Amino acid sequence: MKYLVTSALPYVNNVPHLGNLAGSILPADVYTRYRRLNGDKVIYICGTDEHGTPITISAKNERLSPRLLCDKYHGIQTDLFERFHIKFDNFSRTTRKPHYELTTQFFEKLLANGHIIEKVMTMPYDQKAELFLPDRYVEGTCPHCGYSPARGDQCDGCGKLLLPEELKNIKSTISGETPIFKKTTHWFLDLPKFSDRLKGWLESQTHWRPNVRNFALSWVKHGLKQRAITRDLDWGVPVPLPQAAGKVIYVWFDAPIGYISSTRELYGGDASKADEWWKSKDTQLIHFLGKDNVPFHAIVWPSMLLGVDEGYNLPHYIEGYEYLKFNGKKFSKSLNHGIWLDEAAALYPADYWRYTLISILPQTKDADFSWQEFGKRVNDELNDAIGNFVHRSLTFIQSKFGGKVPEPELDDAAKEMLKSIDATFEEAGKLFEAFDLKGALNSVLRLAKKGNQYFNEQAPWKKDNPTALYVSVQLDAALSVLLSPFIPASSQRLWQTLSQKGSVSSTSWSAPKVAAGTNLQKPRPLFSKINPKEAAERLASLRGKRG
RNA sequence: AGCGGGGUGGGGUAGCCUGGAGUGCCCGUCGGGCUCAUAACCCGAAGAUCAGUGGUUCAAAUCCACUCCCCACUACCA
Repeated sequence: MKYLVTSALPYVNNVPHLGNLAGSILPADVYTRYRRLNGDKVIYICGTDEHGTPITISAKNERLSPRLLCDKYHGIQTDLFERFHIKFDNFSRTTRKPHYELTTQFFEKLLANGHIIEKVMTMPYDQKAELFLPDRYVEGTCPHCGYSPARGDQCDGCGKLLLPEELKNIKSTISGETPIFKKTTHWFLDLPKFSDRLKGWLESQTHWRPNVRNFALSWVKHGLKQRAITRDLDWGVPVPLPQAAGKVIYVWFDAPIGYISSTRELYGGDASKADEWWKSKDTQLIHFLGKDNVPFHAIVWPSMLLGVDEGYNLPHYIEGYEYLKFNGKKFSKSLNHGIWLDEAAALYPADYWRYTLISILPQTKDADFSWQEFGKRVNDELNDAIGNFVHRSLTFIQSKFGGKVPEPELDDAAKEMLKSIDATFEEAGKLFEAFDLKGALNSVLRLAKKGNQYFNEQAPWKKDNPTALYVSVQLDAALSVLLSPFIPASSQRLWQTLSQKGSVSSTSWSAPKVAAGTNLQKPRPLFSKINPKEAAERLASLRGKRG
């Protein structure tokens, strides 16, 4: 079995925040690293999502062309993900030519197969900004409850669904002008046609989490609607029809196609090589994404894949994470509420963030990031339980055994401990297979705790006990491998301290052996404690410096 | 309003699909131990009407119905 892993393409009009990292990119990276260690064939595909109205608006605000804005943030994001040790097999962009070509082909094929329908609709138009306005970009007074500002699609006051033309005192949120209503032609994906096939397919995906599967099923059961896949914009993939001048394909349509075009790019444009992942029956297609993206990946995207009828695999698994909040509230760029990746990278090592984000991963419900929580995870778990076990065993060998792994005489307690190592590889592996990354990390943490227990029981400082130290070194090495999907940089440091050759990431998912007689390197603490209070202050001063 | 998810000792989280003693894990609190280690580590204890009500069952955190509360989504933000 081969594994094609994707994470939702990050949108390129901003610096990503911790939630963006935790919500798909990091877990996909951790999962992929596990797969690789386990000896599986796997690739991790991603890229930046560079179309849509917000890009054009951000570009205006920053006085850049959309292309230059995308260049800028694609560069920033590429750099940031590297700093967090995210290892993509390919990180592409949806503005590259092959992506345009493939998106055009998808559109033409769906049209030829009768899945795309042309319709005339009326939309608000901002004359000053010269822009058709998506519903969310108009606001006014709710005709039902008088609440203001109500958005163009729904009133936040009474919760009623609205149409933009129902709003009183309607305004464009871009220019503040009153929009006029104009007719415009658009193309719709005929989703209702796929209802039966989607329903059957979704019902058979019993291995999915209920939040993903039930949510998608409820859409199908309530009746799918035809969905507009074009926009009146000049930024995007042009609609390949003579009567569609000035119209582009909707960013939500082209973004997932980016998974395929990015895979082709990995193979230098060789489509048949990419198809070995996309069309071969022994590949599992696995999407990591945030819950807001579930309908798109579970309904629209599979319909597109079915509709082109070219033998593409449907997703095997869709991991839809809930949201990460900061101090109990949503991340918000406009309120500057949250932590952005450039700030996080400047404050603490990537591994501290990676460890904490996985340990609070919102797998079944929203999770909250706070400095308190960060402190607990880094100090109590990463530093005290894991780091301290490694450090106490390694310094002991330095001071009492001259830095040389001693020859053991395996007694029952030692054998038991070695068995626990094997059991942890097995248990964590199973949890990875079930996409329970948080559980896998937890089982590794428990092994470190067992190590501390063992060390205390053996009390090698009381009597000569080379066996206990031999076993502890085996544990250290096991931890290095077990932790490497989560905290690759620290794992590698530990690996080298144990005088092991090469990269820990290219070993295998099984207990490594450090031979008796091996000369170990001088240990330095793997981690250090952080002070939650000071962390908040350091963030504030960082922001102060930048103005 | 509708749809989806969630409510489990003080905090967090797993268990629920496939019912079997309130079981596990991380933290906190209290008491004890250890002194190799970054004031780290280990042991023990206290602490819960499993949101509520009703039902099914020999048996319910788990299945069913209703109610309350939290989060998100609702198709033209991406």
